[in-house]
Amino acid sequence: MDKSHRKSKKESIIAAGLQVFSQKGFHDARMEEIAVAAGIGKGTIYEYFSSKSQLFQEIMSISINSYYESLDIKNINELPFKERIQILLTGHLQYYIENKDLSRMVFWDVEIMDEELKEWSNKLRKDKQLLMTEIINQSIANGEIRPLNPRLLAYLIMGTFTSFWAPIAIDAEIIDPETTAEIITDIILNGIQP
Amino acid sequence: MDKSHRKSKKESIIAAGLQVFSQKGFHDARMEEIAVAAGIGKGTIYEYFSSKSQLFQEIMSISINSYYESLDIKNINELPFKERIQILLTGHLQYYIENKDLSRMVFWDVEIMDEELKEWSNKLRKDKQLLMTEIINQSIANGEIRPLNPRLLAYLIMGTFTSFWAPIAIDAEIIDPETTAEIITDIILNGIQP
Amino acid sequence: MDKSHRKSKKESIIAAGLQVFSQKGFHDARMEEIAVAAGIGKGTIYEYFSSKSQLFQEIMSISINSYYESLDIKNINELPFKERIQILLTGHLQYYIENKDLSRMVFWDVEIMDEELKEWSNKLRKDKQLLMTEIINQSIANGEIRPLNPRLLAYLIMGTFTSFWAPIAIDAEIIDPETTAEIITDIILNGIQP
Amino acid sequence: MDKSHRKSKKESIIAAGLQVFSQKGFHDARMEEIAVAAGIGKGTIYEYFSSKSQLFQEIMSISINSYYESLDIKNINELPFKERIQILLTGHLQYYIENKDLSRMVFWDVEIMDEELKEWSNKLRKDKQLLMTEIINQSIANGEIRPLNPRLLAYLIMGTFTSFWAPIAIDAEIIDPETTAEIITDIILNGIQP
DNA sequence: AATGAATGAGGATTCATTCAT
DNA sequence: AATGAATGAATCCTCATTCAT
Repeated sequence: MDKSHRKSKKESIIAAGLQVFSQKGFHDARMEEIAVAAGIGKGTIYEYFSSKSQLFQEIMSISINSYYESLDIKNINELPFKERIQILLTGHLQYYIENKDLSRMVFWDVEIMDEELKEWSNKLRKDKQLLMTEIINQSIANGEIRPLNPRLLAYLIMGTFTSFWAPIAIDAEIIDPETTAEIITDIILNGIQP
Repeated sequence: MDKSHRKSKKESIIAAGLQVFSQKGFHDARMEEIAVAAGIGKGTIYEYFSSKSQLFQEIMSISINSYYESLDIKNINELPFKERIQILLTGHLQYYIENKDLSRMVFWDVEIMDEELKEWSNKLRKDKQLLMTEIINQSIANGEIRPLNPRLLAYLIMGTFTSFWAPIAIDAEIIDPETTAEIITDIILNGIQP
Repeated sequence: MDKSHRKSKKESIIAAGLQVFSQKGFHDARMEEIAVAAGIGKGTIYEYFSSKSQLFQEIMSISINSYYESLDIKNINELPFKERIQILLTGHLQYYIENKDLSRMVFWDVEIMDEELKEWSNKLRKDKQLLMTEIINQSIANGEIRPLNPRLLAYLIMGTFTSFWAPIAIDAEIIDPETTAEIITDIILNGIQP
Repeated sequence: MDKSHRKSKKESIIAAGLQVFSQKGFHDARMEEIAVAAGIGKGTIYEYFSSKSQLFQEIMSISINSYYESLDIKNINELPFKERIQILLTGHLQYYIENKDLSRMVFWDVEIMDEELKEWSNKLRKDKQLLMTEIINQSIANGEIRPLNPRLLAYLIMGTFTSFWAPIAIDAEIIDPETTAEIITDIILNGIQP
């Protein structure tokens, strides 16, 4: 029997956990429910994960990595600032659309249990922040954008990114990532003055 | 027994709940702990609130109202767009600074229990969104700002507002609300092109 | 309502625990069963004891103390050796008869959980051993008994004490403590030679 | 596959069980741990033993038999009483010294699971008791020892035997079986009067 | 009105045992 | 015969809620 054709048991637990955790949140998710969703017995989860906490942590880790991978920012550095923002935002919106439930956990679940996971999550946020700040600094140096507080601009850009989650994931608003990214980038670049 | 006594008891429960909920989150907060923090017996909470959920909901409601009141947006409508944004953002940042723990609950806790509360919270968000959209529409009509998708601009502005929470509440960054709001408003108005 | 007339709740839990633990042993005893035996709810036990382990430990402690108190060895020091042994053995046998289930826990349950409790139980055993050794040393000094290894004599005497548990508690042998103690003491004093 | 291979596998399970059971006691011993100690798979134990209980029982049976065999009481009947007691006690002490962990199980673990095993263990105890009583009766008949309650003397002797377990197995006291047996026998024979 | 002792539903986790390979 | 992945019954413990005082 070809195992590769069937989801490995660990993978199906992760998939089930992803679904249940992102729908119910960490506390209201029941291990039993995850097991049922994975089509396995309760005890089997503990063959692959030592605890509910650890399962959640691993799922978070995978999810966040999947987000970064989805951005696919290989040679983004060579592009002009405008393109960069546009590409990043497009990817971000795409990710929201494709991972409605998941993205809640990834971008909004602050009430995480483990101190360790909390720190890790904060570090990730700061890293993202730093990356954006760097991009901005480069572009200021390039003369692409006018001199301004890079940290504050980074907040503006990343806050804008984040703000799309609720309309997409909760209100099920239909958004075209490409067009939306274009418009937002235009506003950021040119402002809103007539 | 006069009413002021009774009122103060309910208020002290709310104050205690505010403190405990915002520090530990809904799930990790214990009714006992809230009672102790309020200096009353466990059972007494149930004289004033029918359940943990309802207590949380009421506290959320109060907190969000306190936020709106803190913005003090009475005659904001008569001001030019720039001032409006600046005032709103200043107030918002001020609120973060003065209510670090609380603001997490108010702006970030999505993992709320009751379906009812969830809907209410979503409605609030949409109202805010709508309010901002309206302001934008007015200002476009006024000619204060150029014609652009008001919904997307609203996302940009409100996302920017929200993005300051983590640095202030988690990273304890020191931010001057006034100056910060000025810079951000300038970017929104004029863009970042050289 | 006069509380003193009713067993305090804690006492009834201890009594119930005593019964269940001594019948089933620590591992096979169920908290629920103890609660039922105490005529209370499961959760109530945890109002008085932090865990199953701690409940067991406290019961052991009480039981062993009750044994020592039952011996009532106040002014035993002034009696001749023969009387002392006889009185101690009589008391010991009496205790077995009156506390069949309990005595198993007190004298035989080696498979105890907590390292702490184990150490405490071992210390008690050694103390008993020491006490007996001292009595023997005194009596040798008195010339009441001939010079011999006091440690080994202590083992003999205390082993003899212990050996009555199984016949009394398990086989339900009927034994008259007074007469039995007399006979045993006679053997110890005079030996078995014709 | 020859039988010697199979036999060695069963033996290695027994050896592993012996080790784990005597170190941790029945309840805290894990089948997995026994399997690992035996160098085999968990499931394999069930090829040779129907359950944890049955494995324990078989190990107990073997252990107790090994104890009796270790006493090597072939033609002990022809010896005088003094020698018999001395030889039995020497062997007993020797067994304690050589089987510190095991002897706990064999002589002290009352908290056994199966009713069946409990009965078997009790029967063994009574048999030992009876054997000793018989020896005593013979010796009284012989005129080797004076007439006295044989049952009580048996308790004294066997209790003395048992009392050495704790000092040897727990306190790691160093004891010379031969000398110790001699002294104890002397006390039993001649008493402790000056 | 206020209390806190009592409750028991609910849930994470363990581990002996099974069974497909 | 040997295995170990899978299972789910069993159990401790928590904590929101109740209610007698």
